[in-house]
Amino acid sequence: MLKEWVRNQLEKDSSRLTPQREAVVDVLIANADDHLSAEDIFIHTKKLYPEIGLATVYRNLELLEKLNIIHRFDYGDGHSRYEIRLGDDDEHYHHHLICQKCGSIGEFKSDLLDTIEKRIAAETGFEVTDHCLRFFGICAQCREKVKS
Amino acid sequence: MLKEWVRNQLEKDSSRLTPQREAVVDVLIANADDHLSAEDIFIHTKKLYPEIGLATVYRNLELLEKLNIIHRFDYGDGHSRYEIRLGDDDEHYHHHLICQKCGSIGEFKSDLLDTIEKRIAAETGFEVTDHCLRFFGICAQCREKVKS
DNA sequence: ATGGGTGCAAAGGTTTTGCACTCCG
DNA sequence: CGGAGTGCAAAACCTTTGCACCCAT
Repeated sequence: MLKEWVRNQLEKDSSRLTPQREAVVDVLIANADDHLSAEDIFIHTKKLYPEIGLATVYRNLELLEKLNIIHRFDYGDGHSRYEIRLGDDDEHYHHHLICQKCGSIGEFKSDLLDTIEKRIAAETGFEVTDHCLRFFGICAQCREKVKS
Repeated sequence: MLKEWVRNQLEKDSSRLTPQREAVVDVLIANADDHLSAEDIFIHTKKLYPEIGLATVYRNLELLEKLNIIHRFDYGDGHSRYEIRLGDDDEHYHHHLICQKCGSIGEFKSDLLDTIEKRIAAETGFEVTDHCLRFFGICAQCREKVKS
């Protein structure tokens, strides 16, 4: 189970799964598809653990990121967003579709980048360990609205 | 010539190529391959025009971005970076190789993404207008150093 | 005189840090 | 006890805004 895995990862680092930490993890699991910001996570977590402070949320997100439990990314809109890592390998192949009209974030899976990464290594000597691919455009819903 | 094109773009927007603005553009042209941050640009521009203020640099970068003269991107390291647009279409196909050891930013050209973008449109209805692809890893120089 | 442009200082928003305190092993 | 974890407030950080002033047309 996902939470057991999280607990194990924490224990390996001699960190505990405190109530606050658990609340943050619960929020991340419950919103696994939603790309929450730190503020969003703070607000949600407050429902489960009202006394929690924003700094604690940030410190826990930092720790969870360090332990590779969550993934953090930036859209250049001023704040980071966080997503729990589910399948590991899967992670590497899932990209984001960011709608410039409504701001929604969809996903798309593809392993086509493997080809590029091999070419980069062969042609430039740069060893790729990770990537970040985001597509910008108009989502299906917004395109529908424009038509009507 | 590049600067004439810039001047034209500005005039179309009824904006002037002021000395400050020109200094910023000169810096961007001289460092076309360097992915400078706003602060970097400010420091460089000060050499050409010592009285310039940081706010002016930001305002000009904002304007230049609006007019599609420069491209702005975020590496999630806390600050934006800027790059002058040279070949337009070329732009779409050039990606960044970010070294996690030394922080250097290389480039790699590839149009392989066209295939993915067509599949996205076909499979999800999301219309892609732009993308951002960054690779993280270890650059050739740093790999060389580790060996020795 | 009118609108664009500027410098400075102040404000803005997100994230980090310092510090005293608590809790569990 | 000792290290990990916490809440609060203050600080840090990059970026934007307000405002008075300047310059060219």
